[in-house]
Amino acid sequence: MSPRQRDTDGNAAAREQRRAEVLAAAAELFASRGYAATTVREVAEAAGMLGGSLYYHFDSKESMINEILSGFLTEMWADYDRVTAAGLGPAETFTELITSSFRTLDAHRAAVVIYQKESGQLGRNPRFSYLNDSQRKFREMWLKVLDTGVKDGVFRAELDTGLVYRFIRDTVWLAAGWYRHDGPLSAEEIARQYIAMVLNGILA
Amino acid sequence: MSPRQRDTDGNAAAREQRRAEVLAAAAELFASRGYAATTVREVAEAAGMLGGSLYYHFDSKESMINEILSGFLTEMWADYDRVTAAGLGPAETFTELITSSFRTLDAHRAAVVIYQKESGQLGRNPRFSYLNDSQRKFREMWLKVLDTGVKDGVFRAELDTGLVYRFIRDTVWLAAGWYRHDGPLSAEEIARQYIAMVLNGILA
Amino acid sequence: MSPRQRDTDGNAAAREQRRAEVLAAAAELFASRGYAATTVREVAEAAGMLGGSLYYHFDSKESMINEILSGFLTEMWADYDRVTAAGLGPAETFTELITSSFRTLDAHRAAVVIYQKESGQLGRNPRFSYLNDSQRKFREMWLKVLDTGVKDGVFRAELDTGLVYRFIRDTVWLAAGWYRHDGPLSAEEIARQYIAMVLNGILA
Amino acid sequence: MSPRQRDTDGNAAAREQRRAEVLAAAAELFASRGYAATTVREVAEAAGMLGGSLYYHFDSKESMINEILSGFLTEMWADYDRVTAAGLGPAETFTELITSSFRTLDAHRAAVVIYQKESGQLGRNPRFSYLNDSQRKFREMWLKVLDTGVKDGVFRAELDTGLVYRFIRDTVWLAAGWYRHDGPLSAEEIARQYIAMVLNGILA
DNA sequence: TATGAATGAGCATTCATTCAT
DNA sequence: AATGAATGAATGCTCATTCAT
Repeated sequence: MSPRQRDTDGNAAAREQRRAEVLAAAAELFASRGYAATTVREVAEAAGMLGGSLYYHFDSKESMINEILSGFLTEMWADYDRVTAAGLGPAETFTELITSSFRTLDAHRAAVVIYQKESGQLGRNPRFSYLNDSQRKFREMWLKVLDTGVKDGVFRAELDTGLVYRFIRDTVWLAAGWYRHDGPLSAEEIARQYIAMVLNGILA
Repeated sequence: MSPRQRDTDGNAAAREQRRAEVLAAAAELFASRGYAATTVREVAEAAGMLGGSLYYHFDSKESMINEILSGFLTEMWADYDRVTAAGLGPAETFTELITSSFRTLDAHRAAVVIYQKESGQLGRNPRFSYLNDSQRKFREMWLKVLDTGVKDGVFRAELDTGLVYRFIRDTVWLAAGWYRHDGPLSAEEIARQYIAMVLNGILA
Repeated sequence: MSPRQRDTDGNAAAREQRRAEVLAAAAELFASRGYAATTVREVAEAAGMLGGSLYYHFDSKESMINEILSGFLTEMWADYDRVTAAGLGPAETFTELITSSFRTLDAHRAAVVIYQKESGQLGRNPRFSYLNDSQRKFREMWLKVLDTGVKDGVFRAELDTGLVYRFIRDTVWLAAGWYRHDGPLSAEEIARQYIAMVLNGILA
Repeated sequence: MSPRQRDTDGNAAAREQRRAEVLAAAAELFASRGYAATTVREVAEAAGMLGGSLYYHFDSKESMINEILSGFLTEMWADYDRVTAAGLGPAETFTELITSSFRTLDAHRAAVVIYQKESGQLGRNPRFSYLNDSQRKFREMWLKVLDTGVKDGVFRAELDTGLVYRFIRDTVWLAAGWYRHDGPLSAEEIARQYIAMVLNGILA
């Protein structure tokens, strides 16, 4: 590796890190104030620069939230896919998917909040159609687990699986609103309680 | 009643109705696009008038959302208070409160969505401090039900009631996101399924 | 005079009086808040009607101030013309013109305030060119008095009559800002003090 | 001084100058059209920019007039205070205060016009309470001079000093309406004539 | 005569974005 | 990399004016 090359790498790495810092600041603000209510100047200030400077790193405000959300979804699905590929039974899969969700929440709290708050609005924008795709895939994943569970007699027969799916979809991320990585309850503990509550409610 | 009087009443009623129409249009838009992202011109157009005309009926955009939310909360609490005053046991109170919530949701779908989406942001504004008061009262109401249930041995002893409260708080309104008055599932049916799922999860 | 005719007259008189009431209310508001800062609704409310009703009596807000100012100027000039036609000497004419001014101020306080505050702005509007004409005539009137006085040796020879004219023009109406018809100082008394002060200052 | 430092200074100075240019343009327009009747777009255009750009330099239209007026009053009072602290007799103090006023007028013509036109309206706004304070201080200053002069027998005994004060208050700035720095009459010359006229009128 | 709902142009202000430095 | 002055479209809101009743 030539010095020239090493230098370029150093710059590229520094640049990448600055981007990450800005993105983290943006995610925190988008999560707490909402995307529309957050100004790019606020993001810039939180990242220690001026408004105009942001545009050296990012094309637009939209690019920032796009990067935040797509990064989060990529990791989330990597984890979900690992679970569903494991060939477990319905109850175990249920448990593992919920646990995976809380693991993701722990690693991407701000992104989860943004995802929850802004998905509906952003999904109408073609650029963010992957949000709708993700929703669809999420629905298929859960319906498969739930329907299999009902068919196998593991879950209660009279269950409206469409309703249960919606219930899970709407509740699984809700802890993001108040969860703190260094709070009194660990993500695992919350997952355990969630599972105890909901799984008991649907088991045959 | 003199004709003069009847005339006055007719005008007052017509005016009140126009206000209600505008408010309904505003609620629908605030719910689907978010308060900040909805322009007063959009509200006006939905109500069949021009932007400036809105201000004949309302002081400000803020006044509109204020009227929407305070009206909704007033009705919601009238219903909740009726339930808690009935002196039922924990499980029955649980059931009735959930049922009441879905009844409210049925009558005020848009307001519920707005309440959920915008409470956090609006609550920082002194004018909307009643939103925080409502949250507090909601918390006390549920903790009382849950703690009593645990003490009486009706609910599982190992329940973290603070966590369950948060879960209920965040969950009870979520159906607002997809519920339709004229949809396949009635509010009562959804409430029933919801109760079956969660109540089973927490019963001893 | 037929009853029909009398009736019409009665209506016409009532109508004229309502106009006068509105105009008085408008003058008071224009004087205290400024023409631009006064809304037609405020004028209407002060006259005991609603905004739209004003337009039964007047074409526009501009028409109101026009009527206020032209009425005032007509009376003012009738009085001034009487003085200058009397053939008095410079000092007596000076005294009488000042006295006339304060008499006018007493009768048209609000109009005087408006005239002072708004002339400059309104004068640019062709509709109000008579304001500029009045200014010009006022200037000629005073320069004639002052120049004659200097020529006759009644006023100090080194007087810059252009400057004195401007001084009088700018000061003669100033009491309008604080004068009250029922205040401790009568218009005559104020005129006397004004004359004592300024006439002493310019007499030879 | 390092290049870095010099550069910073240069930017700060350039920025300060741009602000001053905008402020001068605003003052000229506020003076000639009135504060309320002047739009920020007009100010911006006069300063060679677009409406929105003004807000890079100033918080609001109100901030602009605030800066104009408070700057003017600060300088005015520095000059007045110097005069009153000199311990001169009533007639000399009178002369010096009038001269100071015309000096101020020469330096701040537009601000003086604005002060005169808008003080009454703005004074009701708490942010501009200093305008009322200034009025009060001005009154006390002049009454002290006049009352002392009457007591010492320098001014005429029958003088209504309250009336004379009002006259001076309303009069001293009136030349602002027509004074031009490059006009035929210098500020000193106008002050001299003004003093000759009014001082002669009040001397014993 | 008067009402009151509605109009629509105009206003101060905000903010994502650009660009010369 | 970052600055900071400027842009310009869009926003909430005001207000003189209109008009059917």
